[in-house]
Amino acid sequence: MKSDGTVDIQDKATGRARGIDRVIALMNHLHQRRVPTRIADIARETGTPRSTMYELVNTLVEARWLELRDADGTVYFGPAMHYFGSDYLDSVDLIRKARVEVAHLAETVGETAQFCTLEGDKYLVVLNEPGRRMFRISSEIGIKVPIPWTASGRLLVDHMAPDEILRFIPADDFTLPDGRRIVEDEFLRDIDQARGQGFVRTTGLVDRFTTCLAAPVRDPAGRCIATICFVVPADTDEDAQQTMIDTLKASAERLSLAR
Amino acid sequence: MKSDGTVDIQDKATGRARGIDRVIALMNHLHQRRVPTRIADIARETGTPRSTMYELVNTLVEARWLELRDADGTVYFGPAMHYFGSDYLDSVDLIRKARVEVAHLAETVGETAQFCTLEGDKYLVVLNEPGRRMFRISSEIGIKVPIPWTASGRLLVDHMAPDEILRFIPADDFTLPDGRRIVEDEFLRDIDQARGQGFVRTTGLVDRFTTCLAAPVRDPAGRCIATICFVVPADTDEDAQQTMIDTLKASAERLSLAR
DNA sequence: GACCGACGTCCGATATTTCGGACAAACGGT
DNA sequence: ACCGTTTGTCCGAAATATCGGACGTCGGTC
Repeated sequence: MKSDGTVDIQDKATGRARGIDRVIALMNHLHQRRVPTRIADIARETGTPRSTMYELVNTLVEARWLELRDADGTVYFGPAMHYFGSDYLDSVDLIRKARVEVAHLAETVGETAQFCTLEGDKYLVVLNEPGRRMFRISSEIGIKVPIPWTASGRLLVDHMAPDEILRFIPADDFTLPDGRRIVEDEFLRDIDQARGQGFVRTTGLVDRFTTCLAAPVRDPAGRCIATICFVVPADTDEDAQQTMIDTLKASAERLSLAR
Repeated sequence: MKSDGTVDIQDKATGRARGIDRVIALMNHLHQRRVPTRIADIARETGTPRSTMYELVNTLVEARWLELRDADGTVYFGPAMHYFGSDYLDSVDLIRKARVEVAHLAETVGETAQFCTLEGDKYLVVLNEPGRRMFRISSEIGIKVPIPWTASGRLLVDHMAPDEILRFIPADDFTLPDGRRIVEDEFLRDIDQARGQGFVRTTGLVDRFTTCLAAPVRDPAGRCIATICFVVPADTDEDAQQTMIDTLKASAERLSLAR
């Protein structure tokens, strides 16, 4: 049905599909757009017949899976998704514990804190707590990002051999959004260094003026199964960064044991 | 199709239903059970044919809406629900701001903080931050509760006239889970007093040893559209409670203006 | 004021999905 | 080792949900 790697785009085939498949496409579309969208647009962009989409949206609005917004005819996710999502967070032990750590980090340090994992061959933000700064609102929860673009990515693959890593990560993923290319050898060296230091720092990767600090959460076998990290302005002074790194390592350590 | 009040149970009728309706019933069922459940059980309890349920669950697991747990054959919500739910939270202005307040309250005071609203004629916890105590893990996010059972409920209806309130709240909702009955006149007096004081305190309502402190978030017209509250042990000393009340009122005030 | 495009609803036909039941495998109690 | 129960898969039939297209509105543009 779908290649398991990335999110399925859609199926072409006959043109007729089950309602549930159309709904899945609809929700994925909203998640990728990340903005309330008009029904007709969703229909066009997901390849769903207009009449079908109207029908489905009505059903979902009744169930509060979706919400009509603004009276401008757009729809977006509704409260039911939040309820189901909270149930999920509560049901996964490591995530439940990570929430406490991330919230505490963001509150005490005042910078954006995140909890991240791998999904397939992509990096993924699972938890995001904005911290005290007003800008950088974009929480990219649930959005997949190439591994080499991130600090955490350098930790999350550190159990693999170098050639294994290069086979695992799609070649295109070494190209940054602005077109620059990450040299593979440097990437491997970063990983090696990180393993020794117990943390990673990257600056100006996805965003020129942003530094990421990340520490590994490891399972009993020592494999990095997640990371906690801070996202801070690149000009944050070195002493402050060192303190944050220590704080991160302590949190990561607690989560590693808690496992 | 459904009575809008509470969550729809299911439809009887012909026995044949759309996949999407079965999926909605499935998700609601999981949300109410709040525990990973075996597929056959879900099928029986939602009145869905077994073969249909297996088919749908497979589809949903592929989409990561659901997750197979433990290898014991149970399913529960998957990560996709968390992603969609986060998108919802980010998209609603008041909730986004409330998250900051609730997180801050829980972190600094160390007690469980919540953000609550009305949905239909029921009270609903929208945000829940557990605080530092270990017990009382149950976050009841998205679970509907009768208005008279809660402190916040006494604020959320304070824009109505007494007889209006009694018509609005179903008569059965005055009966507590342990069978005791809340006297309607006392309830109305609580509401009146709360309006004057700008907060509510209740003790031993749903739970004998728990006290709730709540403050109102009001829209520009002065109507209470939500509340923030603390859930604390009943034996918390009075000075500490007074401090919490002041803190709550300040947070609630900020949210009222932010609107 | 007439035209054009987008929105939302409605309807009938048919391609498809749901459903029931049958089956093999796994489980568990005696 | 036996047998009753539960799990998960598969299949063909038929009820029906999806789809395409037509229709009435609304709003903006020339």
